[in-house]
Amino acid sequence: MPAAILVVEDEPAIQELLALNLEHAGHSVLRARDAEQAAKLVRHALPDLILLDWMLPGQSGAAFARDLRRDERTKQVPIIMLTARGQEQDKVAGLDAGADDYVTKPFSPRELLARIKAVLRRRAPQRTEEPAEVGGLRLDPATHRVTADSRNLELGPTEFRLLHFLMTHPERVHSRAQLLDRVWGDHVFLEERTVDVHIRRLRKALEPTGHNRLIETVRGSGYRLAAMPTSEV
Amino acid sequence: MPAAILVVEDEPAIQELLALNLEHAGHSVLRARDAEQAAKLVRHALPDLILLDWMLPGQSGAAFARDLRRDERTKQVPIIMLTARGQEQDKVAGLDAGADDYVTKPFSPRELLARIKAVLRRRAPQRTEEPAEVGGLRLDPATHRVTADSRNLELGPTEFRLLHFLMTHPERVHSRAQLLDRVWGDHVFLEERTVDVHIRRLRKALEPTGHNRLIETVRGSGYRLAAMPTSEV
DNA sequence: TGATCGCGTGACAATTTGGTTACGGAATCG
DNA sequence: CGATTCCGTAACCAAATTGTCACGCGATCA
Repeated sequence: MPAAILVVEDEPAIQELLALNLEHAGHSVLRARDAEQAAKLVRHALPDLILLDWMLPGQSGAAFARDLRRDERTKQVPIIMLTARGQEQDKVAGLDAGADDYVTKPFSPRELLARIKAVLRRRAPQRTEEPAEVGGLRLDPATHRVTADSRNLELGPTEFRLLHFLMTHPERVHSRAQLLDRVWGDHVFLEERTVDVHIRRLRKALEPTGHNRLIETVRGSGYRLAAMPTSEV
Repeated sequence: MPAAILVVEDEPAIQELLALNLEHAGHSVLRARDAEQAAKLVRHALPDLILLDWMLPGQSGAAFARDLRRDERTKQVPIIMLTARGQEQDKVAGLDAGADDYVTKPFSPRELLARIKAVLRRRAPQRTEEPAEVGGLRLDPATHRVTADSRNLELGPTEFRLLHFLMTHPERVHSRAQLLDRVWGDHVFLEERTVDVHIRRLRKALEPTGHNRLIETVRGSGYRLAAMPTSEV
């Protein structure tokens, strides 16, 4: 599983070594030389994982880690600390500061990659999301099931995500651009009409349950999931 | 979370130090001076975790770890290795041999306890020895038997554990990565497709009993064991 | 009223994803 | 040790999914 990894390391040679190893394993790498640079990058785009040198010029790695943990948006990003060999207190302090793991320098590429993989996996299932319920519909992320009056619906992955988003933000008009951002991810470049097609597919899937009319079109603006469908006439 | 921890360490002073720390943290401690003693203890009663010195008289810690990983019953018991400071290859070899983590001597009690806690937390919910029953299926960990309507199923070790995990976590979608973690152990590095093949083998084994369709594919997400198979559309 | 615009709809080709089989190697069993 | 089972991976195939388009219809507006 390729991931976006931010490497925060002031020593150019080590940074390069890290980047090479990570890229060779298929990850994409962002680099920063100090906490300040790193903070800027993080603000711009959340990485999947941060490799953080303990000894940094300026703000220390530990302080930076603490900052990250304090910020609501970066709270969840796993951190692996790089410490000098045998700095025992550092390790403890690092774990205290919120690091998920640490690797000692000089590091073995294999171990580094192993730990990265382990941390990423451990993080993955942590989002325990609650089932959503709107109208007669029920969607459970954990079981990945959608039921309408005890009837089971079959949805493709995208339709599932789309419906999930709508159900967690009901009664509100979402533009096509917003939906592309929130459901597909803000890095994709797709035609806005694509949304129409998926809305159509969703409606079609809902149809046999009688819960169509749930997704309403707001002409000129976008779509909305109505908790209580507008009665006709 | 008090746990039963087996400490394998030949140096009496260190063993004592470890035991004191662990007991002070509420764990119960079993002690062994070498691999042979340890093997005997493990056979008698499975510990929740093994603290294993790398340098042991007689059989080395690495060899012992490998043995543990080979044995079906001890395969899942997490191992934390104790290595001398700075023995970098040892660490890698230890992880290869199946260790879940390592701690370098001299160790900080705080770090040790933190790592133990982390490893235990990762492993926690999979410790049931109760027979599981889902659909018409029954799986008994004690007798290592799987029966479907009084028909007996022949499963390989991996398929058995896979089915066991699914049956103890039914209705929930598990990604391939999650399954690798929970069924194989998070120290292994396998292709995700491997899961597919084992799922296939499981389904095949289930087939003659009529209890196929029990394991459902959730496209784009993973697999799920359905308590009540989805009625056809 | 004619021109546009917005959206529903069905079709399509390309891409993903999962199912299935085959195979070599390791481990296990007689 | 031979035979056999078990396992992980690669390769190939079938099916599902996806993003786009073209077409048509009703609404909107000048």
